[in-house]
Order: sequence, then structure tokens, then C-alpha cells
Amino acid sequence: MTSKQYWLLKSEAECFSFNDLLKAPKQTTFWDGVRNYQARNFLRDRLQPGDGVLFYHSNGDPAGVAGLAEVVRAGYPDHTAFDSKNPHFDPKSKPDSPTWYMVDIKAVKALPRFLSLAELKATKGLEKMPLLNNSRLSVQPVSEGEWKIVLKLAGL
DNA sequence: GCCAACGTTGGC
DNA sequence: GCCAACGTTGGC
Repeated sequence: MTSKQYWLLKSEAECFSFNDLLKAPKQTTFWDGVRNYQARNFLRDRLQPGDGVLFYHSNGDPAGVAGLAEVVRAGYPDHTAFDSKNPHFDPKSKPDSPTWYMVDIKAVKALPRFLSLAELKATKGLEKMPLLNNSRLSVQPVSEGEWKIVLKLAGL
């Protein structure tokens, strides 16, 4: 058992927001639709139950971190890739050798206040976050130091 | 809606 | 293996 790790997961706010997660059954959802190899590797190999998650709204108004979640199920095959009717369908991914993976996450709580991207950019100690360096990765590692800074900034 | 940055595809 | 073309992401 490795120590707890931290992640930032991006979701388009209009598509699936942190509020949607709060309203979901058991406040839990599967994090499907990731179709990028680097992000896939994190989902498949690195995310573990108990890991902390910053829930980030991309394409939001404004974009920023809305809430906290935790991983409740480690990586397993993303079944939406097998369904030809699903928008995330990928014929290259087969059930016996899946290309894509997902995890389950559960809401922990909304941040006391929303942290916009602009505010994160202006905060010392977060300069190395991929999010602030033109990274389009939808699953990004967050260091323990960055996690603490973000929570403190939000008033926790 | 615009457009810059990034990732993937595919011809050679 | 290179690299141009293309599609997508995501901030504004």
C-alpha cells in the first residue's frame, strides 16, 4: 500500500459538473470517456481508493476547481468504449484486451469557495501544476504540497 | 466563435 | 522515424 496520492480530474462543467456528482446516486460516478494514453496510464496504474481528487471544471464560466472527491474504485476497463452507440465508442478497444480504463469517484465536499483558474495561476507554490502550464491532460497528478495549498486557499 | 497549443494520424 | 495535416481541447 503506497501512501495517499492526489489528482486533478477535468470535466466540462456543462457536461458533468461537481453539482451533478453531488446529486448522483451515492454521490458516486464512474469516470469514463478518457481517450488519451497518458491519462489512461494514470487511471489504470496509479489511482487508488482513498486518493484525493480536485474536481476541475474546464470550459466553465469561469474555469476552476469546484470541489473535492475521492477515488473509490481503482482502474478497470471503460465499458463505454465497447458500445457502438456510445459517443465514446472505440472499435480498437476489445473487452478481452481493453484500451481504455476508468475509475469510480465519490464526492467529498464542495469547496467553501470556487477557485478560478486565474486565482490558481496567481498563487505561489502552484507554478508547476500541469494545469497551469498548457497541459490538456484530463487526469493530472497533484503533489501533496499543492493539495495543501489549494485546500488552504479555499478556506479549509 | 476564435485561435493557440497539443496529440494523433498517415504518407513517405 | 520524420513531419505535415488534421482534429480536439480549452481559455478567453
